[in-house]
Amino acid sequence: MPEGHTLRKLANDLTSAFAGSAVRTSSPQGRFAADAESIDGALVVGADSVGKHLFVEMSGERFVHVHLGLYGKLAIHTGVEEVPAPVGAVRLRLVTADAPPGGTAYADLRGATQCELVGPARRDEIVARLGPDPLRADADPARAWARISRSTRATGDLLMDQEVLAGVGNVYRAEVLFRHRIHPLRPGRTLRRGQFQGMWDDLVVLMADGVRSGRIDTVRPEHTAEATGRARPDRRRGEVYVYRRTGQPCLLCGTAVRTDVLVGRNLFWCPRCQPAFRSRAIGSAQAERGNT
DNA sequence: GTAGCATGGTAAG
DNA sequence: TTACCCTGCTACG
Repeated sequence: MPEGHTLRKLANDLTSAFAGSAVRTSSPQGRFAADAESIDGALVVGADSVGKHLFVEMSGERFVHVHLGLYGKLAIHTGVEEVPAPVGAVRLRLVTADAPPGGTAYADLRGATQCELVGPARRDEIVARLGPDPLRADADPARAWARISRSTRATGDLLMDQEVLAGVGNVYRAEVLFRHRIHPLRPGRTLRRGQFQGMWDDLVVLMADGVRSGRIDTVRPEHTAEATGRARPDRRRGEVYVYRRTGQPCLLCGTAVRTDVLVGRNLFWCPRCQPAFRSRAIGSAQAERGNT
């Protein structure tokens, strides 16, 4: 589930498993072969994520820049006695060079949209294109608000624009809009600052939870299946209000959850809890913010 | 068994 | 707008 929380967790786990160790690098699939060879034997300094981008820093100011895309995976294994033969299209494999006290660690990258070796300047360029990331302590939500509050684009579109907000994907988008009762098509400029701030603060908490649990749970304690006695179809997956629940009853009001496509991605919302924004109210929302 | 879709983003057309 | 990365799950037969 590669939204921002997944990448942050991977960065944390990579750092735990590899920081300070020399690694053997290879590209069994071949597409990263030349770059893998050029960093073979290097020391892993650490890993970090910004939005959905992952950077593994190697000694000599070299960074492996990874973007998992829709279905990329990075599997990290620690404390293994023997490293198995690669299965499937492994773009990049990292293996600790000299077995540390905890045993050998290895990581396999598959299906990623992007895996490239970059320098600090290129890394900074990539990061500079991204909006504030709710998972980063240094994030400045005012940067996102400056864009959103001036935009006629739909709030649902803006929330997933990585230049506006980094790390939010389709699940967090649908869920945070529901939790704040905002219709996904509502124009960004009609939001009140407090509404944006409420969503931002919520994302900070929800996504940090996601890093800990490794999944997306957004249902408030009082609305969970456990609290309400509802049956839960799939308890391996996180509990959500509207994401991929088309036609099913809203957990709050029972109205059928709706879906539509916006900029090529699926939207999910409850038409009753997230009523369509009436243009009549635009004037008052702007007046409230002191806009002209 | 297998077709189709999905938590994403880029580049080509 | 479409192809692509080429995984992994689900729905369907």
